[in-house]
Amino acid sequence: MNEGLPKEQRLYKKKAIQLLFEKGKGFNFYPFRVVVHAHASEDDEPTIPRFLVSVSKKRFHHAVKRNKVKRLVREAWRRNKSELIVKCEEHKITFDVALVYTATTILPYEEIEKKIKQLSLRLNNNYFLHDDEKNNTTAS
RNA sequence: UAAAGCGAUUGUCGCAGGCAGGAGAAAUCCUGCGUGAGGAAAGUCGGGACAGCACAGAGCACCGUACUUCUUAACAGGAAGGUAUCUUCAAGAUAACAGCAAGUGCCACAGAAAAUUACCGCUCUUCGGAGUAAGGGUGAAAACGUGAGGUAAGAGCUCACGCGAAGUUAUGGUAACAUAGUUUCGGGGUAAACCUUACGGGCUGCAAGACCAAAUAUACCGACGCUUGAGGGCUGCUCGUCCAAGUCGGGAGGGUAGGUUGCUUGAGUCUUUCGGCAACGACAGACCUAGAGAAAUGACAAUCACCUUGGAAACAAGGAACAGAAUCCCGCUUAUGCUUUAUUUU
RNA sequence: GCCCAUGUGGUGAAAUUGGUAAACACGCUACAUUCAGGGUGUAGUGAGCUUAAGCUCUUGGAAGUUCGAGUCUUCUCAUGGGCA
Repeated sequence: MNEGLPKEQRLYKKKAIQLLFEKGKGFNFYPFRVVVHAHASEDDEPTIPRFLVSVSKKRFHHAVKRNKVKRLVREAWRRNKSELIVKCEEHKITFDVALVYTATTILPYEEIEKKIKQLSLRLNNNYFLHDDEKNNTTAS
């Protein structure tokens, strides 16, 4: 039930993506650069994490390899995001995440999944542990 | 050389279309069934279909093609044949293969001279000059080759044989052309130089185009014009034709960048028979086989199959190329590992 | 997806109709000047072999046309740009 990745949990609108990269905060977390923009949901926005993968054409010249990486990352995210969904609904937050793949080799699936698990733990700690303060800042 | 294939099954989870059923006012959601990358999907190099440009008209410019016949919707594609060159013991390979003998241009350096030539030389001489192109060296390229006659010396100047070119006749062939005869001739290269000849091409491309929804805001400067006509009508120019009261340029400023359609049934795929040397064509039957949109076609596990190495075997370890549809077809080109089949040569 | 443009020393760039490839500027190296550095001046500077002289290779790459290609033609690689 929690392991699907329907369209509403993906980030695909030009405007939303532009907003994420303008206002979001970025940090490096090998093999990704992560950009996060968490904010209180408005009327038309769903209270769920929304997600985006990007693989640079400069790092992987061939489309086959880019697709491979995106599929692996998407798979790992799909399996490990269930906790974030619960948290978002609790706190009524829209949580936009972009993962930009920065490594120059294709890592095996096990390693990517391990990293994604660590990442989701870190996001949890940063954004939902002290939820009261965070809500105040993001709302402003 | 030609053709075909690119794993299979099961389980768990996931994505995108389609069909059927159900829920709902609708958006949409749920359940079930079945479908989901390639031979090159690539490069975007040819050619179409389709769409828009009021009409799609004429001429020039520009671009393309270039042995013949056939084939195809069309092509710079394909088939069969001709010619030339190259190569092998052999099957074969390659060709931008019309025209410098229509005109113009160019041919560095060297050389007398790079195309109506003359330095040395040779011959004659009235010593002013005249006639020559045998011999010489230069260069990528130097005025048909060999022999004989001829002459003052020489020269296709003449003759014999040979080589090449153009025309023409006969025979064979649909034709390119081949073979034989005959007439005239001997003019270096370059057309991937301008060009000539023949034939062909309107331009722009699905981000084309159509519809729905949402949103607005104009002011300033310069130029031209308001029927004696500026400007525009997607092609560089001219003509023709149509529209026409505002248009064009500049730097500011404001708004939207959502959805539906085009969108996959088509020069379609497979099979039998027939015609044709072949490419290909014709009739009949069967089948439906991706359609995304920040962009699906996946991940993990197990078993089997394939390849390599080790091994007698069981088995063990490792490996699996090039590469990812985006309006759709037909070609070409380039990148590619392995397996299978057929044919040919040794 | 569709349509275009550009590739020359380490860098930015020249090269007239095809005729000795690298003018010019920057940079770099050596020497002189200075106690030292900077600045200035002089000389050199594509790569390989070599003491030098010299030879060979080189215009993104591979072929072709031509006596001869940076220039003309074809294929290919890389980089950059435009579109509603």
